[in-house]
Amino acid sequence: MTSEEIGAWLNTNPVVVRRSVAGLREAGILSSSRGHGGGWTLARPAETITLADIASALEERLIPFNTEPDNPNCLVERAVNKALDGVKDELEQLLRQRLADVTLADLAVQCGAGVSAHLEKQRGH
Amino acid sequence: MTSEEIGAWLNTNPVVVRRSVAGLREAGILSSSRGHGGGWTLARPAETITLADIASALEERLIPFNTEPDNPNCLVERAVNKALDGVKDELEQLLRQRLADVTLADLAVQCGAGVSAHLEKQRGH
DNA sequence: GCATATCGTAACTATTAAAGTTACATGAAA
DNA sequence: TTTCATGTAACTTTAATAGTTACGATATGC
Repeated sequence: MTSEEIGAWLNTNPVVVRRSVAGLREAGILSSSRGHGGGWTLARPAETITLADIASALEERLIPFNTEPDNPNCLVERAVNKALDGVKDELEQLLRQRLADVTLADLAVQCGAGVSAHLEKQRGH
Repeated sequence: MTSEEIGAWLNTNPVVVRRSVAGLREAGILSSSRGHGGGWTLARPAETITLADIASALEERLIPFNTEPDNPNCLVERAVNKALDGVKDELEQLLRQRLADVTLADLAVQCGAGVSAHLEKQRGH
């Protein structure tokens, strides 16, 4: 699909789409090609792409804790961070495991026949 | 402490402080009093106030998932939400357990002698 | 080669949520 | 009755994000 098509699909702008998925290209999840007939495709099979891969590529902060202190001199902040530091790691590890269990192919199955057909068409090409 | 003092402590505005902690008052964690000599105090002993209590009172979204779909017709969104619905619950439960283990008294100990002294003074009063 | 189509990206504007501010009413204490 | 504090509404400022415009680079088809 082109950025234009994706943008129409998501009710947003082609440039916003390109910006948003730039990280996925850099991570080798999507590949893009310019010029006539260009656009976006999966860079590897949907079975090999997990939500964990995508989250890593987009550098989303999965758990809303910042362990790095705003004010290193603040005793309260330091106490809270110390108390929660291990918790953050524990949560991130659990979440990453769960995200790693879901592939794009799984989601495509969930989406039903329509998307499956689209994937088959792409693979054939 | 007064909102003014807390604001100075946090480098912010007294009104912002009042707005921020309004939920803690409504939840019975802090109590405020007006007029001369007024200000904010703990509404109950620091040993009985956990970070989970505070998180609940402030209605912070602890896990950054919204299970409610932006567009209920979107097959992709529905598939992702279905795949992640249980994970959100799992993470929230784990986090809440961990937060429930940390009391303000624990943090005060961490903060060292200075804050401990302050608490003792308040309790005596 | 040239027209067309597409991404990449810089630069700008628009939108929105949060923080900050001002003002004033309410209430409590000296 | 004066002073000091919260409670809250209304407004302004700030910062992050989204959206837009413009244009260069590049690939395809004629």
